[in-house]
Amino acid sequence: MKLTTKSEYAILALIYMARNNDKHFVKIEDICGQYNISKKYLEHIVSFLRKARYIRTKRGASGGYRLARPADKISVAEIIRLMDGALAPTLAVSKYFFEHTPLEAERKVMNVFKDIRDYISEKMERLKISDLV
Amino acid sequence: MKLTTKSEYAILALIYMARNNDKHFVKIEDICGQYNISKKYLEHIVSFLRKARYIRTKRGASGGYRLARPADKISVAEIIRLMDGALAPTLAVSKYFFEHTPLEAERKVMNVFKDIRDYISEKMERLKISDLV
DNA sequence: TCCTTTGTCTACCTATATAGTAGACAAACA
DNA sequence: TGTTTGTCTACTATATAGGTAGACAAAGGA
Repeated sequence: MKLTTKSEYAILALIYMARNNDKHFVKIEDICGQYNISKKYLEHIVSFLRKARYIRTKRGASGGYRLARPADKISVAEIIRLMDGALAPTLAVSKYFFEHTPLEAERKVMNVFKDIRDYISEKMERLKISDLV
Repeated sequence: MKLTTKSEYAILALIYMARNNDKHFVKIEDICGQYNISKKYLEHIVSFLRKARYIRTKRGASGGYRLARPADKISVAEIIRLMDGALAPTLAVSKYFFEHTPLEAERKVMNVFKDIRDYISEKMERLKISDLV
């Protein structure tokens, strides 16, 4: 039931950028220094965020990363779905990543899992990066 | 955020046994036939359940599997923890499988994740196999 | 006692995901 | 033109997911 480091690190990087968004482009060294994350690995993760247009980048001296949109317009749900996929406990109850599984034969478990899916996704949908700085 | 087939199949097997517990030992063929699961793989999963004393087995003709305790004494939380580990979205907020992660540096995310952990684990703790037949 | 029917155990396997690392390259900018 | 940043492609090690194969053990019936 747990997230991978991809989601965790992406969320941390976005929080860090949100916190410094007025100032300047933040360097990747600053982010990985702050949280003690491998630099080369974080580059990888941050490139997903750039390709999905959550952040803007600039090269060269005084370059770095910053948010491409206001922090209150980026939900944690989107970031997790981008990095890790489904928020639901099984694909059989996932809205974005639906797939058939044998669990569908048991209605009552399905209902419990749907309830959990709803709780998590509503919560994560409402939760914006701006709520976390 | 999703469970593996180990948890899914274990829960299905237990539901099936609970439903037939008065009658007889159920054969593994019956279970995997019911849900369309690989027999050899299900054997594997079911052996975890036996070693953890959730089910009793009998060999030979008229052998099979049955619950080792009442279905209302087996929670879904235990089964998921046995098969897949933590119910929490990150080990940093897990009670049973705690580990340090960089996320601990951000208090607000931690609180949201703790809330989700509580919701899931209370729900799964209260949910018994007997509720699912 | 032997045969059939079940479960048990050990080992093996393949594909994918996870969590990185290495290094050449591109663009700012001073 | 050199330094400082990010970009891209490739590579790697280890674990996990999801199985399969086959010899073996025990229960029970003929």
